[in-house]
Amino acid sequence: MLPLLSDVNPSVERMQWSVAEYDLAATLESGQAFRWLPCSDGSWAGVLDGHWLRLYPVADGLAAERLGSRPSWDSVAEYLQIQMDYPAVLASFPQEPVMESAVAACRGLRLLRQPLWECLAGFLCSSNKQIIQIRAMIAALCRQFGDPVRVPNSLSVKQEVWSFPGPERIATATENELRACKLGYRAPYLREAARRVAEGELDLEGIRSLNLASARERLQTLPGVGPKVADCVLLFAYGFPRAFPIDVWVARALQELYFNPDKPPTLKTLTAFRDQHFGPNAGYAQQYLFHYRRVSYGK
DNA sequence: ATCCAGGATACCT
DNA sequence: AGGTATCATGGA
Repeated sequence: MLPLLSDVNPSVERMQWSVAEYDLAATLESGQAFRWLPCSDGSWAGVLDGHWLRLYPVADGLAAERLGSRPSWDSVAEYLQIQMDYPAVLASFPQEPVMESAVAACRGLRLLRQPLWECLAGFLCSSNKQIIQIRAMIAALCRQFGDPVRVPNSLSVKQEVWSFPGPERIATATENELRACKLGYRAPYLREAARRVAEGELDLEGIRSLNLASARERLQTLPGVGPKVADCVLLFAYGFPRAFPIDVWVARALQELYFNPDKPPTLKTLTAFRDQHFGPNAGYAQQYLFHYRRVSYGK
């Protein structure tokens, strides 16, 4: 039986959402996701659920284009967190000059809700790396182990696109193959983490129902996953609103804005402060501090 | 060349 | 418990 023409050559479908205060560029560039590529027309091209997707900022919100019927528009809206109550999150921040300045500097910055494994693997590779290098590592992993993703025939610049490889695929890669993707000492960590997820030793979906402390504990049983990486996954993929990764930039921001700028506080001090100061949406506040420190007076 | 990067780990006091 | 060397790679 011949396949339907629409399956062989699916057409581009478009959807639009009305949403206020959504800075798509800041959101996709702010170091929470590593796979979005900027296009010359201001849109962003990427892959969701194994399928090509393009995102546009438009006058009163966001628009998206897909090829055929996937990814589902529901999954796109979930990924972008279009329905979340953004003003309520900002209102929950501490009423203080620091957070007011941070929000003023990057209003419209949002948190995504990413697929679990992709987010975990990405941040497992992120340790002691610059964002630009993390992007390169992830791109190499997808090119080596992902499946080819169909893109519209109409694309002027034919770009090759691959899906993000699942844990089953990463687990069967050799350590040297992973090192060839510039993972360095992270290669055996990622391979072992993939194996444990693929074989069901760690149930990523099951972590959704845990409280924050238990979820941290479970993720940190994986090699290469410590407190910072775990909180990135818990915030950017699971959506735990109080997860609050402290990396070098956030530590710098906390020190300069809340502590003695000349004497670095211990990580324990920063952790205690984080847990009592930023309220029910501390993770969101963290993303503002991170971006604020990087764009306004960082290097 | 030297320092550092969305850190984690093993190994020390 | 709390500091420190080390890890692989490449940007600034």
